[in-house]
Amino acid sequence: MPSSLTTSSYAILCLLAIRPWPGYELTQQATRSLRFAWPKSERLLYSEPKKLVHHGMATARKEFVGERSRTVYTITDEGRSALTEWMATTPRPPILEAEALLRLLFADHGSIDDAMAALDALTTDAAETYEQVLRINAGYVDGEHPFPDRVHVSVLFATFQLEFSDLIMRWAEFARAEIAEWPTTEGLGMTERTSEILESMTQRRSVIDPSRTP
Amino acid sequence: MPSSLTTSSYAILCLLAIRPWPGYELTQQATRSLRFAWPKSERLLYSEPKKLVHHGMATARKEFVGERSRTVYTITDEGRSALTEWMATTPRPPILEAEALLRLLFADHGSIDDAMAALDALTTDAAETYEQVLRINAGYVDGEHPFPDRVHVSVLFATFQLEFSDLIMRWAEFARAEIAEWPTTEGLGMTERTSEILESMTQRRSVIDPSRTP
DNA sequence: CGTAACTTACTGCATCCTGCAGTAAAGTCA
DNA sequence: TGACTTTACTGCAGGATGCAGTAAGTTACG
Repeated sequence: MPSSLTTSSYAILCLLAIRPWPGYELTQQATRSLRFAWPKSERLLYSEPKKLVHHGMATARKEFVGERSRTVYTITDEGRSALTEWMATTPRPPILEAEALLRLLFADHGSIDDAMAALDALTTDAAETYEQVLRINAGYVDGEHPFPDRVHVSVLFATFQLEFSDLIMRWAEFARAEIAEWPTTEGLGMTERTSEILESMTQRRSVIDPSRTP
Repeated sequence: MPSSLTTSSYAILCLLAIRPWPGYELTQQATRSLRFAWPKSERLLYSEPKKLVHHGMATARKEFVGERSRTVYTITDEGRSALTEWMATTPRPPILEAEALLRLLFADHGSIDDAMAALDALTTDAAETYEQVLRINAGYVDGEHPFPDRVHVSVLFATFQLEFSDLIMRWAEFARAEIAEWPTTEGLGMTERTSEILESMTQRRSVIDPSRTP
Protein backbone atom coordinates (compact mmCIF):
# COMPACT_ATOMS: atom_id res chain seq x y z
CA MET A 1 0.00 0.00 0.00
CA PRO A 2 2.76 2.58 0.73
CA SER A 3 4.61 1.89 -2.55
CA SER A 4 7.95 3.66 -2.87
CA LEU A 5 8.95 6.64 -4.99
CA THR A 6 9.96 5.87 -8.55
CA THR A 7 11.49 8.00 -11.29
CA SER A 8 7.93 8.74 -12.41
CA SER A 9 7.17 10.10 -8.94
CA TYR A 10 10.11 12.48 -9.21
CA ALA A 11 9.02 13.49 -12.71
CA ILE A 12 5.68 14.59 -11.26
CA LEU A 13 7.45 16.20 -8.33
CA CYS A 14 9.44 18.24 -10.86
CA LEU A 15 6.18 19.63 -12.26
CA LEU A 16 4.86 20.37 -8.78
CA ALA A 17 8.08 22.28 -8.07
CA ILE A 18 7.02 24.76 -10.78
CA ARG A 19 3.56 25.46 -9.37
CA PRO A 20 0.61 23.71 -7.69
CA TRP A 21 -1.52 21.73 -10.15
CA PRO A 22 -4.96 20.15 -10.11
CA GLY A 23 -4.68 16.42 -10.88
CA TYR A 24 -6.27 16.67 -14.27
CA GLU A 25 -4.10 19.54 -15.50
CA LEU A 26 -1.02 17.89 -13.99
CA THR A 27 -1.76 14.77 -16.00
CA GLN A 28 -2.31 16.76 -19.20
CA GLN A 29 0.85 18.76 -18.66
CA ALA A 30 2.86 15.64 -17.87
CA THR A 31 1.72 13.77 -20.98
CA ARG A 32 2.74 16.79 -23.07
CA SER A 33 6.01 17.75 -21.46
CA LEU A 34 7.32 14.32 -20.46
CA ARG A 35 6.48 12.67 -23.77
CA PHE A 36 10.05 12.83 -25.08
CA ALA A 37 11.99 12.12 -21.92
CA TRP A 38 9.78 9.97 -19.70
CA PRO A 39 6.56 8.92 -21.44
CA LYS A 40 4.04 7.45 -18.99
CA SER A 41 0.39 6.43 -19.12
CA GLU A 42 -2.33 8.83 -18.08
CA ARG A 43 -3.39 6.29 -15.48
CA LEU A 44 -0.05 6.33 -13.74
CA LEU A 45 0.19 10.10 -13.94
CA TYR A 46 -3.06 10.30 -11.99
CA SER A 47 -1.78 7.94 -9.28
CA GLU A 48 1.61 9.52 -8.73
CA PRO A 49 0.51 12.73 -6.95
CA LYS A 50 -1.47 10.61 -4.47
CA LYS A 51 1.66 8.63 -3.74
CA LEU A 52 3.58 11.88 -3.27
CA VAL A 53 1.01 13.01 -0.70
CA HIS A 54 1.32 9.66 1.08
CA HIS A 55 5.07 10.22 1.32
CA GLY A 56 4.73 13.78 2.55
CA MET A 57 6.17 15.25 -0.64
CA ALA A 58 2.95 17.09 -1.50
CA THR A 59 -0.37 18.13 -0.02
CA ALA A 60 -3.81 17.69 -1.58
CA ARG A 61 -6.58 20.28 -1.42
CA LYS A 62 -10.09 19.78 -2.76
CA GLU A 63 -11.68 22.59 -4.75
CA PHE A 64 -15.27 22.74 -5.95
CA VAL A 65 -16.75 24.01 -9.19
CA GLY A 66 -20.46 23.52 -8.54
CA GLU A 67 -21.03 19.87 -7.70
CA ARG A 68 -17.75 18.70 -9.18
CA SER A 69 -14.57 18.53 -7.14
CA ARG A 70 -10.97 18.63 -8.22
CA THR A 71 -7.84 18.00 -6.21
CA VAL A 72 -5.05 20.58 -6.25
CA TYR A 73 -1.60 19.25 -5.34
CA THR A 74 1.11 21.45 -3.81
CA ILE A 75 4.74 20.48 -3.17
CA THR A 76 5.96 20.52 0.45
CA ASP A 77 9.36 21.62 1.75
CA GLU A 78 10.16 17.96 2.26
CA GLY A 79 9.24 17.40 -1.38
CA ARG A 80 11.58 20.15 -2.49
CA SER A 81 14.53 18.79 -0.56
CA ALA A 82 13.84 15.24 -1.77
CA LEU A 83 13.82 16.60 -5.32
CA THR A 84 17.15 18.34 -4.78
CA GLU A 85 18.63 15.09 -3.49
CA TRP A 86 17.22 13.11 -6.41
CA MET A 87 18.65 15.60 -8.90
CA ALA A 88 22.14 14.68 -7.67
CA THR A 89 21.72 10.92 -8.17
CA THR A 90 23.01 9.03 -11.21
CA PRO A 91 20.38 8.55 -13.92
CA ARG A 92 19.72 5.11 -15.46
CA PRO A 93 20.89 4.59 -19.03
CA PRO A 94 18.34 5.59 -21.68
CA ILE A 95 15.97 3.00 -23.13
CA LEU A 96 14.72 3.05 -26.70
CA GLU A 97 11.70 0.93 -27.56
CA ALA A 98 11.05 0.92 -31.29
CA GLU A 99 8.83 -1.65 -32.91
CA ALA A 100 9.86 -0.37 -36.33
CA LEU A 101 13.53 -1.08 -35.55
CA LEU A 102 12.55 -4.55 -34.40
CA ARG A 103 10.99 -5.16 -37.84
CA LEU A 104 14.23 -4.05 -39.45
CA LEU A 105 16.44 -6.15 -37.21
CA PHE A 106 14.42 -9.15 -38.42
CA ALA A 107 13.64 -7.75 -41.86
CA ASP A 108 14.68 -11.10 -43.35
CA HIS A 109 11.50 -12.69 -41.95
CA GLY A 110 9.29 -10.29 -43.91
CA SER A 111 9.09 -8.78 -47.38
CA ILE A 112 10.93 -5.79 -48.83
CA ASP A 113 7.62 -3.94 -48.65
CA ASP A 114 7.28 -4.74 -44.94
CA ALA A 115 10.72 -3.27 -44.27
CA MET A 116 9.92 -0.19 -46.36
CA ALA A 117 6.61 0.23 -44.53
CA ALA A 118 8.42 0.08 -41.17
CA LEU A 119 10.83 2.78 -42.36
CA ASP A 120 7.94 4.91 -43.63
CA ALA A 121 6.19 4.63 -40.27
CA LEU A 122 9.41 5.69 -38.55
CA THR A 123 9.73 8.70 -40.88
CA THR A 124 6.09 9.72 -40.48
CA ASP A 125 6.27 9.62 -36.67
CA ALA A 126 9.56 11.51 -36.61
CA ALA A 127 8.35 14.15 -39.07
CA GLU A 128 5.23 14.71 -37.00
CA THR A 129 7.25 15.11 -33.82
CA TYR A 130 9.66 17.44 -35.57
CA GLU A 131 6.91 19.74 -36.81
CA GLN A 132 5.12 19.67 -33.48
CA VAL A 133 8.23 20.63 -31.52
CA LEU A 134 8.99 23.34 -34.05
CA ARG A 135 5.49 24.79 -33.79
CA ILE A 136 5.56 24.86 -30.00
CA ASN A 137 8.98 26.49 -29.88
CA ALA A 138 8.06 29.05 -32.55
CA GLY A 139 5.48 30.29 -30.07
CA TYR A 140 8.19 30.85 -27.45
CA VAL A 141 9.71 33.57 -29.62
CA ASP A 142 6.50 35.57 -29.08
CA GLY A 143 6.58 34.94 -25.33
CA GLU A 144 4.05 32.11 -25.39
CA HIS A 145 5.90 29.92 -22.90
CA PRO A 146 3.67 29.18 -19.89
CA PHE A 147 6.67 29.73 -17.58
CA PRO A 148 8.83 32.39 -19.24
CA ASP A 149 11.68 31.99 -16.75
CA ARG A 150 11.96 28.32 -17.77
CA VAL A 151 12.33 29.00 -21.46
CA HIS A 152 16.11 28.39 -21.44
CA VAL A 153 15.76 24.76 -20.27
CA SER A 154 12.73 24.14 -22.48
CA VAL A 155 14.52 25.27 -25.59
CA LEU A 156 17.71 23.39 -24.79
CA PHE A 157 15.68 20.24 -24.32
CA ALA A 158 13.79 20.89 -27.54
CA THR A 159 17.04 20.84 -29.48
CA PHE A 160 17.40 17.21 -28.50
CA GLN A 161 13.93 16.33 -29.71
CA LEU A 162 14.62 17.99 -33.04
CA GLU A 163 18.03 16.38 -33.47
CA PHE A 164 16.63 12.99 -32.56
CA SER A 165 13.67 13.25 -34.94
CA ASP A 166 15.98 14.51 -37.64
CA LEU A 167 18.36 11.60 -37.11
CA ILE A 168 15.54 9.10 -37.45
CA MET A 169 14.39 10.71 -40.70
CA ARG A 170 17.90 10.78 -42.15
CA TRP A 171 18.70 7.25 -41.06
CA ALA A 172 15.41 5.92 -42.42
CA GLU A 173 16.22 7.56 -45.74
CA PHE A 174 19.61 5.90 -45.74
CA ALA A 175 18.10 2.52 -44.83
CA ARG A 176 15.45 2.85 -47.56
CA ALA A 177 18.18 3.46 -50.13
CA GLU A 178 20.07 0.38 -48.91
CA ILE A 179 17.04 -1.91 -48.91
CA ALA A 180 16.00 -0.64 -52.34
CA GLU A 181 19.13 -2.37 -53.67
CA TRP A 182 18.25 -5.71 -52.07
CA PRO A 183 16.83 -8.38 -54.41
CA THR A 184 15.14 -10.05 -51.42
CA THR A 185 15.30 -9.62 -47.64
CA GLU A 186 16.58 -13.11 -46.92
CA GLY A 187 19.95 -14.80 -47.06
CA LEU A 188 21.95 -11.97 -48.65
CA GLY A 189 24.71 -12.19 -46.07
CA MET A 190 27.94 -10.26 -46.66
CA THR A 191 27.11 -8.23 -49.75
CA GLU A 192 29.54 -5.77 -51.26
CA ARG A 193 27.53 -2.94 -49.73
CA THR A 194 27.63 -4.61 -46.29
CA SER A 195 31.43 -4.77 -46.56
CA GLU A 196 31.55 -1.10 -47.46
CA ILE A 197 29.41 -0.18 -44.47
CA LEU A 198 31.57 -2.31 -42.17
CA GLU A 199 34.64 -0.56 -43.49
CA SER A 200 33.27 2.90 -42.81
CA MET A 201 32.33 1.65 -39.34
CA THR A 202 35.90 0.65 -38.50
CA GLN A 203 36.94 4.13 -39.62
CA ARG A 204 34.21 5.54 -37.35
CA ARG A 205 32.77 7.32 -40.31
CA SER A 206 29.05 8.11 -40.24
CA VAL A 207 27.10 6.34 -42.98
CA ILE A 208 24.45 9.03 -43.20
CA ASP A 209 26.91 11.92 -43.15
CA PRO A 210 30.23 10.62 -44.51
CA SER A 211 31.99 13.94 -43.89
CA ARG A 212 31.78 13.34 -40.15
CA THR A 213 34.57 11.52 -38.28
CA PRO A 214 35.26 11.75 -34.58
CA MET B 1 -3.84 -17.88 -18.08
CA PRO B 2 -3.91 -17.79 -21.93
CA SER B 3 -2.61 -14.17 -22.18
CA SER B 4 -2.43 -12.84 -25.72
CA LEU B 5 0.57 -12.30 -27.97
CA THR B 6 2.40 -9.01 -27.51
CA THR B 7 5.18 -7.34 -29.48
CA SER B 8 7.59 -9.09 -27.12
CA SER B 9 6.10 -12.43 -28.13
CA TYR B 10 6.75 -11.64 -31.79
CA ALA B 11 10.27 -10.50 -30.96
CA ILE B 12 10.97 -13.95 -29.49
CA LEU B 13 9.19 -15.57 -32.43
CA CYS B 14 11.62 -13.71 -34.71
CA LEU B 15 14.53 -15.38 -32.93
CA LEU B 16 12.85 -18.79 -33.13
CA ALA B 17 12.41 -18.25 -36.87
CA ILE B 18 16.21 -18.31 -37.16
CA ARG B 19 16.72 -21.59 -35.36
CA PRO B 20 15.43 -23.62 -32.38
CA TRP B 21 16.76 -22.37 -29.05
CA PRO B 22 16.90 -23.68 -25.50
CA GLY B 23 15.16 -21.22 -23.12
CA TYR B 24 18.32 -20.08 -21.44
CA GLU B 25 20.21 -19.37 -24.66
CA LEU B 26 17.13 -17.74 -26.14
CA THR B 27 17.00 -15.39 -23.18
CA GLN B 28 20.70 -14.59 -23.43
CA GLN B 29 20.46 -14.03 -27.16
CA ALA B 30 17.37 -11.85 -26.78
CA THR B 31 18.93 -9.62 -24.12
CA ARG B 32 21.90 -9.08 -26.41
CA SER B 33 20.22 -8.65 -29.77
CA LEU B 34 17.03 -6.88 -28.70
CA ARG B 35 18.75 -4.46 -26.36
CA PHE B 36 18.66 -1.55 -28.81
CA ALA B 37 15.26 -2.10 -30.41
CA TRP B 38 13.08 -3.83 -27.84
CA PRO B 39 14.79 -4.14 -24.44
CA LYS B 40 12.91 -6.50 -22.09
CA SER B 41 13.60 -8.11 -18.74
CA GLU B 42 15.16 -11.54 -18.50
CA ARG B 43 12.09 -12.65 -16.59
CA LEU B 44 9.75 -11.80 -19.44
CA LEU B 45 12.07 -13.33 -22.01
CA TYR B 46 11.80 -16.62 -20.13
CA SER B 47 8.01 -16.50 -20.08
CA GLU B 48 7.44 -15.60 -23.72
CA PRO B 49 8.39 -18.92 -25.32
CA LYS B 50 5.96 -20.70 -22.98
CA LYS B 51 3.22 -18.39 -24.16
CA LEU B 52 4.17 -19.10 -27.77
CA VAL B 53 3.80 -22.82 -27.10
CA HIS B 54 0.41 -22.21 -25.53
CA HIS B 55 -0.68 -20.39 -28.69
CA GLY B 56 0.65 -23.10 -31.00
CA MET B 57 3.39 -20.86 -32.38
CA ALA B 58 6.18 -23.08 -31.05
CA THR B 59 6.79 -26.52 -29.58
CA ALA B 60 8.80 -27.34 -26.43
CA ARG B 61 11.10 -30.34 -26.11
CA LYS B 62 12.93 -31.30 -22.93
CA GLU B 63 16.57 -32.31 -23.19
CA PHE B 64 18.70 -33.75 -20.40
CA VAL B 65 22.33 -33.16 -19.46
CA GLY B 66 22.73 -35.56 -16.53
CA GLU B 67 20.07 -34.70 -13.97
CA ARG B 68 19.47 -31.21 -15.30
CA SER B 69 16.85 -30.54 -17.97
CA ARG B 70 16.57 -27.74 -20.45
CA THR B 71 13.70 -26.88 -22.76
CA VAL B 72 14.35 -26.41 -26.46
CA TYR B 73 11.77 -24.33 -28.33
CA THR B 74 11.06 -24.75 -32.05
CA ILE B 75 8.83 -22.57 -34.22
CA THR B 76 5.79 -24.19 -35.87
CA ASP B 77 4.37 -23.54 -39.35
CA GLU B 78 1.58 -21.67 -37.66
CA GLY B 79 4.21 -19.58 -35.90
CA ARG B 80 5.91 -18.77 -39.18
CA SER B 81 2.71 -17.63 -40.83
CA ALA B 82 1.72 -15.57 -37.78
CA LEU B 83 5.14 -13.93 -37.96
CA THR B 84 4.68 -13.13 -41.64
CA GLU B 85 1.34 -11.53 -40.88
CA TRP B 86 2.76 -9.54 -37.98
CA MET B 87 5.59 -8.25 -40.14
CA ALA B 88 3.00 -6.53 -42.36
CA THR B 89 1.27 -4.69 -39.50
CA THR B 90 1.97 -1.05 -38.63
CA PRO B 91 4.55 -0.61 -35.85
CA ARG B 92 3.84 1.63 -32.85
CA PRO B 93 5.77 4.91 -32.63
CA PRO B 94 9.15 4.64 -30.89
CA ILE B 95 9.45 5.39 -27.19
CA LEU B 96 12.51 6.93 -25.59
CA GLU B 97 12.86 6.70 -21.83
CA ALA B 98 15.81 8.75 -20.61
CA GLU B 99 16.19 9.70 -16.99
CA ALA B 100 19.12 11.91 -17.91
CA LEU B 101 16.94 13.92 -20.30
CA LEU B 102 14.35 14.25 -17.56
CA ARG B 103 17.02 15.84 -15.34
CA LEU B 104 17.81 18.29 -18.11
CA LEU B 105 14.20 19.15 -18.81
CA PHE B 106 13.97 20.17 -15.15
CA ALA B 107 17.57 21.29 -14.80
CA ASP B 108 16.34 24.45 -13.09
CA HIS B 109 15.40 22.40 -10.01
CA GLY B 110 18.99 21.22 -9.55
CA SER B 111 22.50 22.63 -9.69
CA ILE B 112 24.73 23.24 -12.71
CA ASP B 113 26.79 20.28 -11.49
CA ASP B 114 23.72 18.05 -11.46
CA ALA B 115 22.96 18.96 -15.08
CA MET B 116 26.57 18.37 -16.08
CA ALA B 117 26.57 15.02 -14.28
CA ALA B 118 23.42 13.99 -16.17
CA LEU B 119 25.11 14.91 -19.45
CA ASP B 120 28.24 13.01 -18.46
CA ALA B 121 26.19 9.92 -17.67
CA LEU B 122 24.50 10.22 -21.06
CA THR B 123 27.89 10.48 -22.77
CA THR B 124 29.39 7.57 -20.85
CA ASP B 125 26.49 5.27 -21.66
CA ALA B 126 26.48 6.28 -25.32
CA ALA B 127 30.25 5.90 -25.65
CA GLU B 128 30.07 2.42 -24.14
CA THR B 129 27.31 1.39 -26.52
CA TYR B 130 29.21 2.84 -29.45
CA GLU B 131 32.37 0.90 -28.66
CA GLN B 132 30.47 -2.29 -27.98
CA VAL B 133 28.59 -2.14 -31.28
CA LEU B 134 31.81 -1.33 -33.08
CA ARG B 135 33.62 -4.30 -31.49
CA ILE B 136 30.86 -6.73 -32.34
CA ASN B 137 30.63 -5.55 -35.93
CA ALA B 138 34.41 -5.58 -36.38
CA GLY B 139 34.17 -9.33 -35.78
CA TYR B 140 31.69 -9.69 -38.65
CA VAL B 141 34.40 -8.65 -41.12
CA ASP B 142 36.24 -11.86 -40.16
CA GLY B 143 33.08 -13.94 -40.56
CA GLU B 144 32.29 -14.07 -36.85
CA HIS B 145 28.55 -13.53 -37.26
CA PRO B 146 26.63 -16.48 -35.75
CA PHE B 147 24.28 -16.46 -38.78
CA PRO B 148 26.37 -15.35 -41.76
CA ASP B 149 23.38 -15.08 -44.09
CA ARG B 150 21.83 -12.50 -41.73
CA VAL B 151 24.84 -10.22 -41.70
CA HIS B 152 23.23 -7.69 -44.08
CA VAL B 153 20.32 -6.94 -41.70
CA SER B 154 22.57 -7.02 -38.63
CA VAL B 155 24.95 -4.46 -40.07
CA LEU B 156 22.19 -2.19 -41.36
CA PHE B 157 20.65 -2.20 -37.91
CA ALA B 158 24.02 -1.55 -36.30
CA THR B 159 24.35 1.67 -38.29
CA PHE B 160 21.35 2.97 -36.39
CA GLN B 161 22.85 2.11 -33.02
CA LEU B 162 26.06 3.90 -33.96
CA GLU B 163 24.31 6.97 -35.34
CA PHE B 164 22.07 7.15 -32.28
CA SER B 165 24.95 6.82 -29.81
CA ASP B 166 26.94 9.34 -31.80
CA LEU B 167 24.03 11.81 -31.76
CA ILE B 168 23.72 11.52 -27.99
CA MET B 169 27.44 12.19 -27.54
CA ARG B 170 27.41 15.18 -29.89
CA TRP B 171 24.25 16.63 -28.41
CA ALA B 172 25.54 16.17 -24.86
CA GLU B 173 28.68 18.03 -25.85
CA PHE B 174 26.58 20.85 -27.26
CA ALA B 175 24.42 20.96 -24.14
CA ARG B 176 27.47 21.00 -21.87
CA ALA B 177 28.83 24.00 -23.77
CA GLU B 178 25.50 25.81 -23.39
CA ILE B 179 25.13 25.10 -19.70
CA ALA B 180 28.75 26.09 -19.08
CA GLU B 181 27.66 29.63 -19.97
CA TRP B 182 24.79 29.69 -17.48
CA PRO B 183 25.39 31.62 -14.23
CA THR B 184 22.73 29.44 -12.51
CA THR B 185 20.17 26.88 -13.66
CA GLU B 186 17.16 28.84 -12.48
CA GLY B 187 15.16 31.75 -13.84
CA LEU B 188 17.34 32.64 -16.82
CA GLY B 189 14.41 32.71 -19.22
CA MET B 190 14.95 34.08 -22.71
CA THR B 191 18.69 34.63 -22.82
CA GLU B 192 20.47 35.89 -25.90
CA ARG B 193 21.69 32.38 -26.58
CA THR B 194 18.14 30.99 -26.25
CA SER B 195 16.99 33.50 -28.87
CA GLU B 196 19.80 32.41 -31.17
CA ILE B 197 18.84 28.76 -30.78
CA LEU B 198 15.19 29.55 -31.45
CA GLU B 199 16.19 31.41 -34.58
CA SER B 200 18.21 28.51 -35.95
CA MET B 201 15.21 26.29 -35.14
CA THR B 202 12.84 28.36 -37.25
CA GLN B 203 15.38 28.05 -40.05
CA ARG B 204 15.42 24.29 -39.44
CA ARG B 205 19.16 24.49 -38.94
CA SER B 206 20.78 21.84 -36.74
CA VAL B 207 22.36 23.30 -33.59
CA ILE B 208 25.00 20.60 -33.36
CA ASP B 209 25.88 20.65 -37.06
CA PRO B 210 25.03 24.14 -38.38
CA SER B 211 25.98 23.19 -41.95
CA ARG B 212 22.94 20.93 -42.15
CA THR B 213 19.58 22.26 -43.39
CA PRO B 214 16.74 20.18 -44.78
C1' DC C 1 -34.98 25.20 -25.34
C1' DG C 2 -33.51 20.61 -25.59
C1' DT C 3 -30.29 17.35 -26.54
C1' DA C 4 -26.17 15.49 -28.41
C1' DA C 5 -21.40 15.74 -28.27
C1' DC C 6 -17.43 17.07 -26.03
C1' DT C 7 -14.41 18.31 -22.09
C1' DT C 8 -13.21 18.03 -17.27
C1' DA C 9 -12.07 15.04 -13.52
C1' DC C 10 -11.24 11.22 -12.16
C1' DT C 11 -11.49 5.50 -10.37
C1' DG C 12 -11.42 0.28 -10.78
C1' DC C 13 -9.75 -3.71 -12.66
C1' DA C 14 -7.47 -7.18 -15.36
C1' DT C 15 -3.38 -7.96 -17.25
C1' DC C 16 1.35 -7.00 -18.39
C1' DC C 17 6.06 -6.43 -17.05
C1' DT C 18 10.04 -5.96 -13.83
C1' DG C 19 13.18 -6.86 -10.12
C1' DC C 20 14.69 -9.69 -6.88
C1' DA C 21 15.27 -13.74 -4.40
C1' DG C 22 15.59 -18.47 -4.47
C1' DT C 23 16.67 -23.32 -6.11
C1' DA C 24 19.53 -26.69 -7.90
C1' DA C 25 22.58 -29.12 -10.97
C1' DA C 26 26.89 -28.87 -13.59
C1' DG C 27 31.41 -27.02 -14.60
C1' DT C 28 36.00 -24.83 -13.18
C1' DC C 29 39.88 -23.63 -10.56
C1' DA C 30 43.16 -24.10 -6.69
C1' DT D 1 37.48 -31.29 -2.01
C1' DG D 2 35.67 -27.01 -1.37
C1' DA D 3 34.55 -22.48 -3.20
C1' DC D 4 32.96 -20.04 -6.94
C1' DT D 5 30.85 -19.47 -11.34
C1' DT D 6 27.71 -20.77 -14.99
C1' DT D 7 23.59 -22.97 -16.62
C1' DA D 8 18.70 -23.25 -16.22
C1' DC D 9 15.18 -21.84 -14.62
C1' DT D 10 10.55 -20.43 -11.09
C1' DG D 11 7.75 -17.62 -7.69
C1' DC D 12 6.18 -13.55 -6.05
C1' DA D 13 5.44 -8.72 -4.80
C1' DG D 14 4.64 -4.72 -6.66
C1' DG D 15 4.98 -1.19 -10.51
C1' DA D 16 2.78 0.22 -15.05
C1' DT D 17 -0.70 0.02 -18.82
C1' DG D 18 -5.07 -0.08 -21.26
C1' DC D 19 -9.61 0.08 -21.19
C1' DA D 20 -14.00 0.76 -19.48
C1' DG D 21 -16.85 3.28 -16.62
C1' DT D 22 -18.87 7.31 -13.95
C1' DA D 23 -20.42 11.76 -13.52
C1' DA D 24 -20.61 16.71 -13.75
C1' DG D 25 -20.02 20.84 -16.52
C1' DT D 26 -19.78 23.25 -21.34
C1' DT D 27 -20.59 24.10 -26.15
C1' DA D 28 -22.90 23.67 -30.78
C1' DC D 29 -26.83 23.34 -33.35
C1' DG D 30 -31.42 23.14 -34.91
